[in-house]
Amino acid sequence: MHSWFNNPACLINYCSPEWVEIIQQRSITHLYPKGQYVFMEGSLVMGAYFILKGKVKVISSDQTGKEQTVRLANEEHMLGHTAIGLEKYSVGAITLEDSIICFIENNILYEAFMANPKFTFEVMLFYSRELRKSELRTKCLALMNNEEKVILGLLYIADTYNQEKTKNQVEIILSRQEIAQIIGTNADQVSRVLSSLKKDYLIETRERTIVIKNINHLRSMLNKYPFATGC
Amino acid sequence: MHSWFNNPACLINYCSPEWVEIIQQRSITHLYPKGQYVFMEGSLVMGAYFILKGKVKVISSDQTGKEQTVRLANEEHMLGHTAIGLEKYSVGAITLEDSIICFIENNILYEAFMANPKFTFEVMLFYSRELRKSELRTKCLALMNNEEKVILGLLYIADTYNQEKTKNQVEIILSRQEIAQIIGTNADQVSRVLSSLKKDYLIETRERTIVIKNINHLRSMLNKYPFATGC
DNA sequence: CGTGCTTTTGAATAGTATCAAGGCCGGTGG
DNA sequence: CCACCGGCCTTGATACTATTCAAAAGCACG
Repeated sequence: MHSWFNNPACLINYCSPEWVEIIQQRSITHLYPKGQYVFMEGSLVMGAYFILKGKVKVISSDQTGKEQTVRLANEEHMLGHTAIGLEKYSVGAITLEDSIICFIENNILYEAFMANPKFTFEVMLFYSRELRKSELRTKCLALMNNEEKVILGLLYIADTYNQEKTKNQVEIILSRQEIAQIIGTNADQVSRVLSSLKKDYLIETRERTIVIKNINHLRSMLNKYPFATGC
Repeated sequence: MHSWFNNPACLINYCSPEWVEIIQQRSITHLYPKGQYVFMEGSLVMGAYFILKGKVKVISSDQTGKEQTVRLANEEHMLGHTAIGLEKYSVGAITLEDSIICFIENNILYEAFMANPKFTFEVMLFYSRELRKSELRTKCLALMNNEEKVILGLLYIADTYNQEKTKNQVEIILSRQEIAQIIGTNADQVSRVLSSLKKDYLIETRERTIVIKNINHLRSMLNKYPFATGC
């Protein structure tokens, strides 16, 4: 198996070696600086994006401009894919740090799908995982109170963006408002809950960086919701 | 293209005629009476289900037994698919009316995927649509107040289960509690909102059947959320 | 004609969102 | 070097919304 731009987790690696070659030649890879749009809500769908390196948030805004983050994406993800078969993107994507992202046009992607059943199958599995996560998230947000939501959000961020999954201590660099948009509340509420967690010595805040001291203890605070694992 | 058990919308029809034949021979089709489990949360994953006829709700319950409906499924849907690659179902499925459902074992399904790229592709598109809908739902439920959520729920039910999409009047047979579980609140709140809508002559209730008199007017009440269409 | 379930509605309670003021920090320019 | 500015964070007070509980009415069923 080829390793696409040194990212073995990239789904494109499920294509045959010849097709990996074809896609490498016929795709466009860009460096997107932190905070930049990869694609915007409402713009025309031309293809799909594969994250080779970096972190991205998938957002959706209402008329008043209020943003809701519907998903966090890392190196194992593809983007813009929920729009396949649609004319316009129903969501937008913004980088959370400098990211290298590969763009593939729809017709090339379609040819690759038809020629590589395993690739298509793995993309389908990726979808199914994301759908399950999304459904569980919907359920969690419906049942939880604010404190529980914030904890869920911290765990979600840590799970998506923490390299060393076994560590009990994790740093989070998102702002209060970005966290609020993930869990569907506002920055004030997040701040309150974080203050409360600080009093219990479960987290520390150092210059806007949130340090989770004991991630396992946070997890145990949600064990009323056994399904929350993997949201 | 073959028509699988007189359901042209069934995704299996994207397989080659030979494979439709193979699947028909090697799958199991059952009639599930109303209110019966198709599969239960936590049970072992053996394969996937295709709805040939009927309506199903996909649910997920917490420790206290409180149920949350994560998705409504009709004749165009497959079920149990979000569990592909997992050991146990993260959700359960219950019929909302008498339904004919076809079960296909994992290994046969996998063979079919490898042999029929178009089938795999269409299943992938199905996933992508459901994921987009799920993400939009998450966003809606995060931003809306109770009245708006109830309206969204009514429209969601109407869109999923109403045959004649062009009609302005739709009947809904679900109970208050079932509606509440779809939008993440309780039966009391649904009842309040329905009473309020009745006062405005937007709906009628006849023996527990909710009759939407003017679905377009209900839609317009959510046009603060343009993305709500297709939740 | 009861019995049990769902629906409806009011009142009390709990929880959440909003607003506003002040603090902290980094960056900019005098 | 210091004063100022703007952004983000924190926290209290307040208003609002949603949840819960309870009671009564309506309907379905045997």
